[in-house]
Amino acid sequence: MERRVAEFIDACRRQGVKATHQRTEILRELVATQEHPDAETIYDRVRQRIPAISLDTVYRTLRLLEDMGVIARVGSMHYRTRFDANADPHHHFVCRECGTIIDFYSDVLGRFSVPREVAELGDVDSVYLELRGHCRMCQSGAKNRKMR
Amino acid sequence: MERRVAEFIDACRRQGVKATHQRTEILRELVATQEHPDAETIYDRVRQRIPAISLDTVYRTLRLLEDMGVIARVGSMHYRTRFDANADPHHHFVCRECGTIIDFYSDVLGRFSVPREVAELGDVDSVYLELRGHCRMCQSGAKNRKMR
DNA sequence: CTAAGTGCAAATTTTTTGCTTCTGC
DNA sequence: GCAGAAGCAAAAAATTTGCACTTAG
Repeated sequence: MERRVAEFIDACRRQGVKATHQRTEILRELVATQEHPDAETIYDRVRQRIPAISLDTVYRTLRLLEDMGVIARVGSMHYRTRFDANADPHHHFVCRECGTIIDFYSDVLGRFSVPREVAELGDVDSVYLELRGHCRMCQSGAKNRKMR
Repeated sequence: MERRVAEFIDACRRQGVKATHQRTEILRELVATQEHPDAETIYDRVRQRIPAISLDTVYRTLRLLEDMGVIARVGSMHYRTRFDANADPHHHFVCRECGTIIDFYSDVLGRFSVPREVAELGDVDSVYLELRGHCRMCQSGAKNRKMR
């Protein structure tokens, strides 16, 4: 735990970013739990120790920590909900740059056997797989509208 | 395309749901594209043919179609953004009922080789894998707060 | 004919931003 | 001391809801 905080303070120094009380406490809160909380939950908890902290500081800090690679955001890459006429099980390739989503089929699904450690957590009824990268269009420098 | 619409109308009949003009047009729009559009995009397109349609009808219809299993929502299962202190590559098990997210490691990542058809789409730099199901707690009927 | 669905406007929910004051380095 | 950060309030963005009117079956 304190190792993570120390590493963060170090990274701040290197990157010329301020390691404020708020930031270290937010990180502490996240490191302290296994729960994958949302911003509001972190806010509620940190507020017990820093009553004057504001929710937007929590949002800003989470984004900073994410950008620094200290924490991660759980979930898929798009903000707005997007829909697929294809309701059959399949996977997606998502371009980080233009947001294009492309369906693909693969036997990963069928071949995939749930690891024992996961089987102990619960019953798995479906698998969501998203490959992320850059599509050919974006690689070739084509300027397509960002579909985000 | 028309097969999909016919199937939908049929499903409506069976389920006692009205197959309205708005609904069939929204479905047509989604079936017609490979783009995985968001609600607003579908709204803009359908509006060209049904100028008086409202955005909330689009949202309601998309939810209906999803519930009927006619279309699918792309992305992970949670609405609010959730954060993970663990920034190393790993996977998640998500309980459909209580929303609990549990980290796990598996060699799926390392072993995973991008299918040729995907390699042609672009360069993949990361893999997001989410297993969905029901956790032990929820299976045993324990009432835990929905973390959503 | 009547329950279900639509449109409208307004509300909610989640996240972001502009600006002033404050503080780590 | 000063650039970067926090707090506040307000806005923005995405999605949902209440209600009166309309329409599919």
